[in-house]
Amino acid sequence: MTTEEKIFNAARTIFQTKGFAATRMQEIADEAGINKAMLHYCFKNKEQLFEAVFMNAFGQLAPQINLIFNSEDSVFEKIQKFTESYISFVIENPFLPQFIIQELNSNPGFVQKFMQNPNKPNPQNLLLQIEKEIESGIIKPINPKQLVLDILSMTIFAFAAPVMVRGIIGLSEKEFHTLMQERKTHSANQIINAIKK
Amino acid sequence: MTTEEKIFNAARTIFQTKGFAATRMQEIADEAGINKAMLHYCFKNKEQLFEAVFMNAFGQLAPQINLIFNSEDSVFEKIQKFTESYISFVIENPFLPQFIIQELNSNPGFVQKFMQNPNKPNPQNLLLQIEKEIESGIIKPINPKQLVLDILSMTIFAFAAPVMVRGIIGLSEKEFHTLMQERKTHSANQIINAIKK
DNA sequence: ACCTTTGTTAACCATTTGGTTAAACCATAC
DNA sequence: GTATGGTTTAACCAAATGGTTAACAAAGGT
Repeated sequence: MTTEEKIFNAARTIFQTKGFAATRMQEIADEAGINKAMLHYCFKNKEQLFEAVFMNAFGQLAPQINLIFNSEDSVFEKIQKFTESYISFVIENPFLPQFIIQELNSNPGFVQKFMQNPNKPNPQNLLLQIEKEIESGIIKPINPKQLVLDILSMTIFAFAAPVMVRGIIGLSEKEFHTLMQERKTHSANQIINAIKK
Repeated sequence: MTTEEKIFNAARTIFQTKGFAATRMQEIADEAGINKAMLHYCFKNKEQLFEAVFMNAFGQLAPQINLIFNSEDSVFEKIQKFTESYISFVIENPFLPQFIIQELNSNPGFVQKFMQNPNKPNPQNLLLQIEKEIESGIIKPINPKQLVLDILSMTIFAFAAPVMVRGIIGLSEKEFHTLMQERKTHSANQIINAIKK
């Protein structure tokens, strides 16, 4: 592993758990097992190091979302595939959703970069497809944007607010994990049951 | 307005938009229009000032959740009342959910205080009630904890990740607001449609 | 009037923090 | 071997930051 990779991995660990503002460059250096000056030798400054981490995280999540949104499947199949693959992925990368959401909420500068990113999840096709399936009587008449928001909510929320969810429902780490495994199919079933005629 | 109130309001504004780590005491003093020393005259330090703001925010949200969770209504009625009153409330206080979630995620110290708070949302009664209504054939057989998580997800997510939601679906501030108004009834309808026999 | 308590401020302080510098290290090419 | 280039470090620096101090003003009680 190159020094740059060591730094990047250390930065990802710290940034994702603490956020940009609470992260100290010294802490990243310690985690990477190198001198603080090396950080600035490999990455210009804190902002740029953070941006590398953020864009990498974002780049992992976004493409697989679009892949499903823009496939040839029916809406029902898309919902099933999305919940299945998204939840599977974030179980392996549990800090990603809260990291992206938190920094997007608190760092207006990143919003622009997010909006301009060509990989940004784009539900345009899905929205049109939902309208069509409503017209052809497959789906109950609802606001397509609400449905897209339902899909995002049902899959992402538990990973955006894990501490709150575990605290309210009363779950150990293991129980939470089990609930998330079950959630891959549960959330798709719920959404489809709600909209199918 | 007393000086303490001025400080508290200023602190709430800054903390809720920037989070604990990114907030500067000087900024709070400026916003309150007073000297920085006054902060420490009225509140011991940054942590205690933050805790006052956090607990106040939490204390506004939690009781109304429990009120509904523990009423005499049926599960369907509870779902309708919860989405209606929760979304109405957070439309007026849009920073509350992301603030509480973010700090709960990143500040392990607050998790304990959250867990011990007597007002903590407690879905125990609701979970038992869901089981009963499943047995009596009103609700389809599902994991009651999944249903509670569904309710929380459908109502809270959009307010926990507003920037992301607006960015992905492509909504102006006004359109987002309209979607949230509609969501009071939409999310309840979706959940109930999914579980009713 | 005089003293005590409370509220408020400017100036100050110690520490932390992101970032820099100049020297040392070390592999490779000559 | 030693010159050369990138790599790594200890020491350092200026600015920012949370917090303190001592003086001052306002209000209240006697």
